[in-house]
Amino acid sequence: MNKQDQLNMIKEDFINCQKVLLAIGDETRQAILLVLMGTDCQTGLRVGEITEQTHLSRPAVSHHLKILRDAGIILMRKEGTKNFYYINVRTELGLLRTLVLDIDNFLQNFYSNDGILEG
Amino acid sequence: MNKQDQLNMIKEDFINCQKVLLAIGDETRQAILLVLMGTDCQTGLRVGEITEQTHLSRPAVSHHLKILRDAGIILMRKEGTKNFYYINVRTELGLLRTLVLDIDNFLQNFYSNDGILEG
DNA sequence: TTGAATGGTTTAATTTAACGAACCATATCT
DNA sequence: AGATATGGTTCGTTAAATTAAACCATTCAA
Repeated sequence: MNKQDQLNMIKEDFINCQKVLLAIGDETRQAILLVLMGTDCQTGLRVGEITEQTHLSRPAVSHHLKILRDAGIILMRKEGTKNFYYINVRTELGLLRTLVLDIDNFLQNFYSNDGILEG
Repeated sequence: MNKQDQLNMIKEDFINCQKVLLAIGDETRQAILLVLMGTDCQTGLRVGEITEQTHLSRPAVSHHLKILRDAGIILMRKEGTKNFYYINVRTELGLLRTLVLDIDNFLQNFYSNDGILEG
């Protein structure tokens, strides 16, 4: 694969994980993720329970949960009026791994000291 | 390593790559990175040259370059009044890889169907 | 030493994101 | 149906990020 192909791939990677990057770049959402990861198994947590463990209002939590959900990082299960949120085991963070790996590859191929090939 | 230890590790990871996440989460900065990666070898590009390849003003480019530099993703070399910017081969994107790997590990240990251990 | 080139920074305006009060929708229970 | 619990959404406000004009600092050439 030549240089331009790799660059296009990285460009695609950026597009694919755009939502994920914005979602986990926010410290509040990182805190929410850690709260969710701290719960036993996959039963998930209700919005109210998450709110209690943060300094935020319920609407704010709801807002951040939506962003995390749109990014494919968490999932929701309805149960009556209760909504349980939990980490998506098949999380879209894999897209991030792809991005990082592709960049690593690129740098190794075209920026390493022992072999500048030029595309 | 138990569950809480892993959670603390992920918490650290988030702190460590906070700047990186914010830096590459912005589409404009992604475009700048792609421009830098597209240049032949490591001579780097001047601010003026980067400006020409974007829709931005020079101050805006300068602003974004500073953010990318603070995050350890790019480096600068001065040559007279000219400043050359280039990708940091030892880029701090490695911190991102660590984060993703740690989360993957965590999910595999505590959220996989075949073995919920509880910490 | 003047003039031109290069690019950081400051400032002010615009855009975008985050936030909570108030509100609305839905489900459950009596 | 009425009352309660739960949580999405709307709306106006506040906070933060992005942007370009204007400005300042440094280097080099004539």
